[in-house]
Amino acid sequence: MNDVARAAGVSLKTVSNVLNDYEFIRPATKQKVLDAIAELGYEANLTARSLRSGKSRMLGLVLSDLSVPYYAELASRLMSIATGRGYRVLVEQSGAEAAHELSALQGPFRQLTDGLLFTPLALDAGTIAARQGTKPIVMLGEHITDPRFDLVTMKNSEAAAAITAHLLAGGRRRIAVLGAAAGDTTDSPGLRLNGYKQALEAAGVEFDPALVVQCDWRRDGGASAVVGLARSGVRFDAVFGLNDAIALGAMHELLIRGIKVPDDVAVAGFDDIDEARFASPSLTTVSPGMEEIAERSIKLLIDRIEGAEPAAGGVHVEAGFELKVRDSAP
Amino acid sequence: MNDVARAAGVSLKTVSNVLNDYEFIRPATKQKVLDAIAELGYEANLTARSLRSGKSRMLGLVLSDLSVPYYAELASRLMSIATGRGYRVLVEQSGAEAAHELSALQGPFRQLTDGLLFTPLALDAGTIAARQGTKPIVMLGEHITDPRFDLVTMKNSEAAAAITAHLLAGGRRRIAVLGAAAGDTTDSPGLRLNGYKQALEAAGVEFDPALVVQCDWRRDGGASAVVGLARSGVRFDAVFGLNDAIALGAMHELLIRGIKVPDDVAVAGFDDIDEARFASPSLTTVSPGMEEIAERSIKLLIDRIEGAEPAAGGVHVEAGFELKVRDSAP
DNA sequence: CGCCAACTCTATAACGTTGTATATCCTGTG
DNA sequence: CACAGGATATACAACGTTATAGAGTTGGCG
Repeated sequence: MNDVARAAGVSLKTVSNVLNDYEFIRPATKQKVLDAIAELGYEANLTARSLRSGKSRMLGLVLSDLSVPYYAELASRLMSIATGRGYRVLVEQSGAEAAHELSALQGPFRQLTDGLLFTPLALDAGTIAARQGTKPIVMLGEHITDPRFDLVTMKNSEAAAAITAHLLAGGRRRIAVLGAAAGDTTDSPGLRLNGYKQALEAAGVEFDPALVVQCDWRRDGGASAVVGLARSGVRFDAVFGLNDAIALGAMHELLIRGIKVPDDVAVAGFDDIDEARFASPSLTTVSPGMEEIAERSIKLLIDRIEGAEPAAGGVHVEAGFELKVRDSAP
Repeated sequence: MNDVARAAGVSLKTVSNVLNDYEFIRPATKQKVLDAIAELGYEANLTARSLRSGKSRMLGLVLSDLSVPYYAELASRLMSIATGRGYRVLVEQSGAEAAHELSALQGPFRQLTDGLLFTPLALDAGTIAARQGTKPIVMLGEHITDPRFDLVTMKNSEAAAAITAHLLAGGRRRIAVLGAAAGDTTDSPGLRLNGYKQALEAAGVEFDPALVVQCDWRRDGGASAVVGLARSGVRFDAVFGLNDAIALGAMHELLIRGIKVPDDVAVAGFDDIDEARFASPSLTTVSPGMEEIAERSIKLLIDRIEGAEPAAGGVHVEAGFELKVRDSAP
């Protein structure tokens, strides 16, 4: 910047002013500076700017694992949207472990970013509140529902109820739910299970805890849940995977066992990841409005970062959902 | 740091020295400083360190789109490995567009990182060489083969030949290739197509250009390629998707059309993404040693960053591969 | 006892930017 | 024609760290 100033015959600060669109600069001066910048190929040093301003124009994104398709798709959109707003996204994988989540919340990662998009899975609201620091945080997902925080979530119960109702409307009465424990009432598993129960009740179908199978929210989780169901001899005519990965893994296992989908057993998922459309048969699922979640959460976070207003209590955003009826449960 | 120095009764620089494991520090002094740090909850400011040292301990990763499963899985592993080496990974999506790749190569993104893991898809070697700057770059993928660069690749031809040979061994003679143009000889499509041709030749089967179908490297690309094949009336008894997404999309379309996999048509892919195992039927594919690619490329890049040695010509790493025989082509 | 060399610590000056306070230049008005 | 007051540009300090050079402080050895 010194060189530019010398080349343009102005002071250091004038160059800085040009770069920052300071109001009172004579067009001629501005042009001289811009010419010098172009000629020297000067680019402002972001680190120094960051040190001086205390801002990095980076947003932190904490999620369990980027190789999970839902998170990969979410991260991709968040990054694109942030770019449009002049921010970058720095991703941190927590592996859903409390220690990692805590270090993302407090450690160097936090220092590097102006605000956090946080998908906590292990930490509780109290711990987070105690260590949240001063920079803005927007919570993604359902693990935290404490109204003190800014929250961006999806309509878990409603969407789960809608897809369950769809299965019921198709004549299914024994709908296995994969990915929750029968007693769950919170977090994504609990909320989605609640929606399932509500839909059953609305249809006058009795809830059978034997149809609720806990498993990892991954393809192999869904597969082994089906193995477990088969082994236990429980009868079922539909499977509702609490996310698409579970549903796809379950469907895989069903087909291997010669069970026809959807003729013998209908399969439904949750998330509408890209893969769902191209599964065989294509997967009926519910799209939780990822685009809306991505846009609203970035906007909310950046508004907090740039806004003068002191966090006026938590804002709660709930994205809409859309049922995607496909071949696995027509 | 000033506060720590005051609390410990030493100079600023001594605190810095403790933090940087400077050799000549009396244990007692060191302890005093560490105590003061613990008591005050001090954490070093990374931005200032970065400004002073010229290093950010961040690696840049440029890829087309994080929502592509192969890239998501790669990014996830790269990040984990980098973390173990004390580095972070900052991801930039290029959308495979030259302008974006160029700005990742030259713009602020480059400034923020100590080195680049670059998956160019649009830029050519000359352009990159002309604008590569002074910080290390490791090329991923096959688009660039110029030996001046550090390259980490996979055995595209060999792996494609191996999987083609597997299809041939299964009695298939009319193997459609999806994802390349008949004349391709470079990049991933060309190299994999070459492997296919070599395997055909080795088996004495004639190459039929009508079996080579160009398509996007995505699920819908594979699906529409099958539509095209069916429309053109070309006979085929196997499909080799040049990546798993194509193969899965193609398989989906085949099944929709009542074509049995693998009885009527065998299907094989390339990449061994997680999804391949759980497709129905599970997808025969080739695993290109992603773990090895991730580890070697990080190591190579960090060695370049930290190494005193001036880039001693390009290092070329080729990861091994492994055939994964599953149900879609037993 | 004196002196060299190794050890331990410190004062100062950067890294490149921007905020604050201040200086200088206009322009139009009374 | 002086001068108020906005417009324009500048000097200086500061953000928090580390490199450099050098100042004490030991201890060993002749």
